[in-house]
Amino acid sequence: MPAVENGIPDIVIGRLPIYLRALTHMAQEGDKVTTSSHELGQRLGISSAQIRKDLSHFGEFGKQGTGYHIKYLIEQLRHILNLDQEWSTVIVGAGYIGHALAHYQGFQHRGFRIQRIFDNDPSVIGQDMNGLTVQHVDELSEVMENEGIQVAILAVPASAAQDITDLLVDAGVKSILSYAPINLNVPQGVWVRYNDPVVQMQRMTFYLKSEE
Amino acid sequence: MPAVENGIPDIVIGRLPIYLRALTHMAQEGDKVTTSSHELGQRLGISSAQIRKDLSHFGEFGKQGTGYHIKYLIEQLRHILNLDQEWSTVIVGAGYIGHALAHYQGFQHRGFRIQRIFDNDPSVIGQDMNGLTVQHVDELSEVMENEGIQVAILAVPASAAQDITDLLVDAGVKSILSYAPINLNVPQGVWVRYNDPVVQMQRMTFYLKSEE
DNA sequence: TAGATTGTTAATCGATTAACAATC
DNA sequence: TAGATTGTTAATCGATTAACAATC
Repeated sequence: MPAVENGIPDIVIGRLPIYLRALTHMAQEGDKVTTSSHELGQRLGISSAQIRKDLSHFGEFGKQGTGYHIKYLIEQLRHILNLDQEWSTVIVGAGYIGHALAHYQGFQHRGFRIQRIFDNDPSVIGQDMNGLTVQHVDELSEVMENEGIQVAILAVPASAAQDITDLLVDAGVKSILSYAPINLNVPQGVWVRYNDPVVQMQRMTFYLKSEE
Repeated sequence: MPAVENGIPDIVIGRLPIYLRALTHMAQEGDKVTTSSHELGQRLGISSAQIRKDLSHFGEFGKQGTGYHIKYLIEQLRHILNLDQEWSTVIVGAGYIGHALAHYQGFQHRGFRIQRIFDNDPSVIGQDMNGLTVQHVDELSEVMENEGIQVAILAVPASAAQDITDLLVDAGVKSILSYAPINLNVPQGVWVRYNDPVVQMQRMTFYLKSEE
């Protein structure tokens, strides 16, 4: 994953969504039309040089003396990240996490549309979740292939995660966000990222001192 | 956050929970007593040299020729990460995400115990969530200080996130995992990490090609 | 114009890897 | 013993930062 595709470091790609998010907030605040690398960096705790360097991988988006036109830069970042389309996305697993994801408003306008949700528990199949009907995971492969869906969110127990991953990969999924606290094996060309809250929290406790 | 405390790079700290998780899985599989940096690296897609180097910041935990005793290394990592205690944790926000977190089993045995959950919506206050009663956010400061809680999970809308953060910081919280898609300002000595699924997904779409 | 800020280069800094002596 | 694997050093590689000419 430090892999360099297009010659652009993955760590740079990783910062672009952060820039995009902050710029979107700026645009919503609506109190200015342009910003500078310095201002953006201040918000994010990133040096202005790094922001300019990162952007320079993709072109020239600013004006000397003025900075960046916020809306224009948003547009450009969305284009770079392939977000000027909506990615149909499936959720696998309709437990508490799947349920929360199905109701999450944050996908809208950020490039993703939750299209389907699957589970294998007969007691939840057929249930409505925010307008989607929970489908049996047996239908997954067929649906995915028919609809050409490339993005999936995995919200199943760790014990099922690898099997479902294999299923997804077979069905043509190219990018998986996994909530299962386990490392997944996928072939080259398939991207996985992990969302394990405990890993994040454990990373912080190192710096804490017990006061008790 | 690239800050070097104790002289140990934060990026190294960030990998320790990943090692810990994989080792715990190995221990659960129970088919062997020791592992090697090579085997662990294979599982995680990390070089064996990096694993050995990372561990060497903290001491010598292996034996030449044999590798690492899995349970012993788990114990040591837990100690390094301050996980040989349970951190009392509060959840702020009892919406879909807070609800899912309250029911998440993954905190157990990994260093955290969800102790309280707060919201400001009268219609959810008093509700039971997996054994916890949702409390009004007005009680937050007093409870936190009385109980000396240092760890919080933020699951409120972006619009409320900074205000609640200020409240938490005032009440002595030192580490926050935020689900709000917004950058938070905190004073030095307070740690924040973010869990925005969309940011993770946007990072992957860069590598995708639309097939439609 | 003067001030501000970009994009870029070169220097610095830090992280990863390769290699190997030590040794179980 | 021979084979395996550690911990560590030095070399390599890559990322960040400082500085500044260009220019809006």
